[in-house]
Amino acid sequence: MTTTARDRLLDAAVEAFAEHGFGGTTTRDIAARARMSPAAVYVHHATKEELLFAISLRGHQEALDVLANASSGGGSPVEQVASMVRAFSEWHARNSRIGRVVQYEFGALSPDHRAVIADLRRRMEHHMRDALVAGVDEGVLEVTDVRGTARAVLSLSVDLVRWFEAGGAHTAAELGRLHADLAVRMLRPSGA
Amino acid sequence: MTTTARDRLLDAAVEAFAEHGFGGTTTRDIAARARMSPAAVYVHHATKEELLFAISLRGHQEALDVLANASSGGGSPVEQVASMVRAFSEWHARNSRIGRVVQYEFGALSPDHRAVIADLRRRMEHHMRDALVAGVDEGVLEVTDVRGTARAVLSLSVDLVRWFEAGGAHTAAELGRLHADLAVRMLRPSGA
DNA sequence: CAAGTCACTAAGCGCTTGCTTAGCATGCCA
DNA sequence: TGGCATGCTAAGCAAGCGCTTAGTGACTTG
Repeated sequence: MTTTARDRLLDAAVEAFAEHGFGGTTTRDIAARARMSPAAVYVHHATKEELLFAISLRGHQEALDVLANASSGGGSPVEQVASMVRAFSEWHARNSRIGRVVQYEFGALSPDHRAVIADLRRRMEHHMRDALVAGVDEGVLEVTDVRGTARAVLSLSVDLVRWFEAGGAHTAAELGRLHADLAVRMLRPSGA
Repeated sequence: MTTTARDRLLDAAVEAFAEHGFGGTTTRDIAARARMSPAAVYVHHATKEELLFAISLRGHQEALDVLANASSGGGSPVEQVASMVRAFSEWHARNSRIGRVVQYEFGALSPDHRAVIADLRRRMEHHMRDALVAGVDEGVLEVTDVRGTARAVLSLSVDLVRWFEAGGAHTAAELGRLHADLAVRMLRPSGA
């Protein structure tokens, strides 16, 4: 299998970038974690930045898929938002190292790569905004600032990559349920 | 004034760390931003990591003060939580570069320094938890998972350092009000 | 079975890194 | 006036950096 070595390299880079940041990670560290020589990195990726881009692209696509799948699951806008937040938080908890690279190393990408990723991020935000607007139109959600509120709801999920540890006080599933519940309470009409 | 040069150095380091991360920042870059020679950095700070610690310590202390002042302002637990979130988000927006260094470069600190900062972080979380518990005791807040919910509420403020830009769609004050409102709605008893 | 492809390594090139050293101008106190 | 602390710089050292080069063994193909 050729993919095995390549994947081992990607996994090693995720761990290294999550631990030391892109700038603080050496290609030698990545190679050592993947049990390879420093030159092996360049067999599969032209530069260190391209390695980051490969990780960031896959991470963003996965996260976007999670959001898209959850929003297309049917049900009322309230249920839709709840399942989006639950799935998004669960994904970020289960993939907290990838999530950290995805969320914090955006600025280390080249301008071209940054543009690609920025587009995926915009689509994530729009997914959430669309759900909020649908809820407002049906009268089941109360949101005055759609843009700011969509960001705030997504923040619940995103911020957990900063501190989440497997084996800690919460499981990924627990955080998904908690955040989904909090999000719904945030958005429900106050008079109901 | 002797402090001027030292402060210029600290400001330069905040900008550099926020832009490139601790590992991706060179001491030469910091010196150039402060309009000094590379060696001048070491007149005021023994190592690059001590510079980071000075920034991180001051940032955490300021953020903790903001939270402590807001929570001691009197009023019901609901008002207390609202003013804590408003002040915390406003501070993170107004000081988003410092906030980014404070929140994302924790792992770059030495173990000793990390312990000092970890204590300040614990105290921030406890401030929020105490307010939640007080509200639950009085029956004006409904919180089942105090620890997870306190973190979630603080996440609203913390996560904005990732994307906030002065001159963008929201002012710092607007975000403070928005987040305070969302937090209160998150915590209010559902049957009320 | 020769020729070529593939995944990989040992060695190292040129440059940058964090940090040090030696020295210089300024201001202050005896 | 002399001695010494302070705040800074020019130059540079050893180590480490991203990445390249030349080559090796295992496998695939005509």
